[in-house]
Amino acid sequence: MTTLKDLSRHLGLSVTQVSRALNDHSDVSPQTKERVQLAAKELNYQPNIMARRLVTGRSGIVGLVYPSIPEPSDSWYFTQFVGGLSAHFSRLGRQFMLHIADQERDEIGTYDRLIRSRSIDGFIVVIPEVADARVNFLRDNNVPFVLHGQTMDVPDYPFFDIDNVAVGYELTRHLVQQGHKDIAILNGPEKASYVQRRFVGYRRALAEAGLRHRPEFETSGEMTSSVGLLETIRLFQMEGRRPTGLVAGNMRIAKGIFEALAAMGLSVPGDVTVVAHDDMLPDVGIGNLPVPITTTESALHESWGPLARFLDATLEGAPLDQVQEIGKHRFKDRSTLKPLSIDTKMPEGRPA
Amino acid sequence: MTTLKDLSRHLGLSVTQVSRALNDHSDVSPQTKERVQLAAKELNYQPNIMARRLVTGRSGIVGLVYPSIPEPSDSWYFTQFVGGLSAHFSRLGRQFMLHIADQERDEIGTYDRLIRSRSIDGFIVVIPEVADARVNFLRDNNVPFVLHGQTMDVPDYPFFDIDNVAVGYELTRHLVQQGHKDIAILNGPEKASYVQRRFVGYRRALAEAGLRHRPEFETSGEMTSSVGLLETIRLFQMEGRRPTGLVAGNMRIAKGIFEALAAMGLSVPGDVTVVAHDDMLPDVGIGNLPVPITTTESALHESWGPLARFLDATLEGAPLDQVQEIGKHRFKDRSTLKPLSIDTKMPEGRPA
DNA sequence: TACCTTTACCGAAACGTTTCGGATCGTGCC
DNA sequence: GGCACGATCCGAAACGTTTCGGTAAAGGTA
Repeated sequence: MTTLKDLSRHLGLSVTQVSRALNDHSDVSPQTKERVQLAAKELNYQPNIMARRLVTGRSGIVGLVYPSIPEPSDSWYFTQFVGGLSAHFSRLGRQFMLHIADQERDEIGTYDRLIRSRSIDGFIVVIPEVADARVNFLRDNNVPFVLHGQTMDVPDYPFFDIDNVAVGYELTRHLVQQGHKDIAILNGPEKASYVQRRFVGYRRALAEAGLRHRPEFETSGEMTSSVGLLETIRLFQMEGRRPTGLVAGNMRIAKGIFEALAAMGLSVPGDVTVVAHDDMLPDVGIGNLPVPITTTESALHESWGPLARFLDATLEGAPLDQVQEIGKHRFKDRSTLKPLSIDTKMPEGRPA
Repeated sequence: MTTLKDLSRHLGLSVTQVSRALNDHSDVSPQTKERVQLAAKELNYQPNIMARRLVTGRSGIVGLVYPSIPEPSDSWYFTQFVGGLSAHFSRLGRQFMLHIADQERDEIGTYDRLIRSRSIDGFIVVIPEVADARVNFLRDNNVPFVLHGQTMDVPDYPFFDIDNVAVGYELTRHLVQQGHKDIAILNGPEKASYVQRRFVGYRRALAEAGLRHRPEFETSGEMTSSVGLLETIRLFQMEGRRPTGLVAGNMRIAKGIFEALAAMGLSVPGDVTVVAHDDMLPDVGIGNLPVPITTTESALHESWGPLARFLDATLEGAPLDQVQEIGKHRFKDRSTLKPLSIDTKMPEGRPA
């Protein structure tokens, strides 16, 4: 294995100059730089990362801690973000370490060990909770990180998010404008920050229209079609008024809603109007629903690029305003579309 | 951050002794060991991994190179192995690095860079091809690795695999024993080693029964239900004899087969008998088929533990015979089961 | 007493890089 | 001629650990 010393001998230069030449420092002549680069390529020189890390005190590695072995139902999401982030970091010349926390140890403990052994320069943190312990811990310890989403307070850290208040607001307002008075929302996990933000938007749209806010019309749960199905049935079997408009947290929930409504003999959009947020995950899309519905649309896979870039930039010392962004989402009004007569179900794989 | 030097000052010992005490070397007295351990805990000492790695020349990191961003259809498999491996390595105290190769650079080049920058001590290699370039490269360069599967030649490297020849053989023989003369096999990607091994078993069972081997009854392709569907239709629209028994490479292909047969108005097991290998992935199981079928069964998620252990052991210098294993699979004869009258389709997520 | 072995310890080198502080040399300016 | 200055370069220290070779004291043996 060639080292800097080998190169310096071979070139008749000092180790110092070779190092500076390779790192493109200012006080080395252009000719020397070129000579060195050439020799480095010729001798197939690869810097010993460990040595570099020891002296710079940084590992070059970024990481993500996932709390447990992913549930099968999280498979799409997990593949998306692990694949996406890993690929983007490879492209940026960084190494991406995935750490699945032991169920034994607590998650914060895992962060703590990774930080104190100096294995990881910075983290990607996903699915923030309303008051997120990881965010607080990393911030308190001055560890660089980028959040996919935001906590509920003013974000004083790098993040990439979409405007989830607007998502809740726009979907609800669309139902209001169609004349619905009783609108329920089937949201995601209660603790998740994006869920609470969508609740905020939902309530704002109701208040703006002078409609009464009924807490029992707000539901939370896993983002699966089975939960969507069960919650829909619960909503329609409750005492009191029944909703005529439903806001679904994602397309899986929407799918469950459709199954429940079909089972109860209710038609869409005759009896009930359904709207949803669409993350554009590949498992359930508009084409998998029996009727097209109005959605807010924002591809999850468009987050990984910004997240990787922001973490990289943060580690390079970029100021905060360059590493915070609210991504755009699109509002897709499909309220005038008629249901298609043919089955547009997609096969789950790419065709041969 | 406390260092060895801090500890040695604090204890009135040399850095050498402190290091040896913490690493449980022989020439340090039990009392001193205890004192040192205690002080280390008290001062919250964490060894600087980079320094250790620099001097030992090893990174402690194991890695896996995936050729591209995973296709949505590979999502289950990808989640399984990334989640499983990562969790197992965390438990073994090793760090797991996922590297998704840029489409630009070739895969071998990625391995080369990772090795020469000494970032990674050993690799997990998945989905080996018949003559696998990665295996040859790693072996030639004396880089520790463990293969999930085997190449076609005698394996002189650590691996964990199931007996895919037996899988092909047992499934085919089962059809033979039921009296089928025309048996086709819908297998996975042609280059994959496990696919060729199953072909071998298939041919062996045919030969043993004195049945003619028809090359046109062997098909290869992606392991998706759409490919299963298309290939089945192709098989039944060919000139010449039609198969009455079908061996499916996995449960997705089996699902596609069922769709095709239903579309062609053929009944199972009346007109055609279907058998399959079941990796026990969570997306398609026996319950998702209209009729129970006979399978060879072997849970993919049981591979990650052995693979992680074997790589760890290999890095610790274990001899070859301790890091090679053919996992057990089970033969599930369901040929006498009647189809269930109720729909046993499972929801895709865990219930709330 | 003289010698050897065992036990417990230590100093210093080594790993390969970055970087601090300084050295050298030619050039232009007064 | 003297001086300052920019452009290049270099030696040596530093990062924190492991490990090689050696040493001193204690104990055993002849």
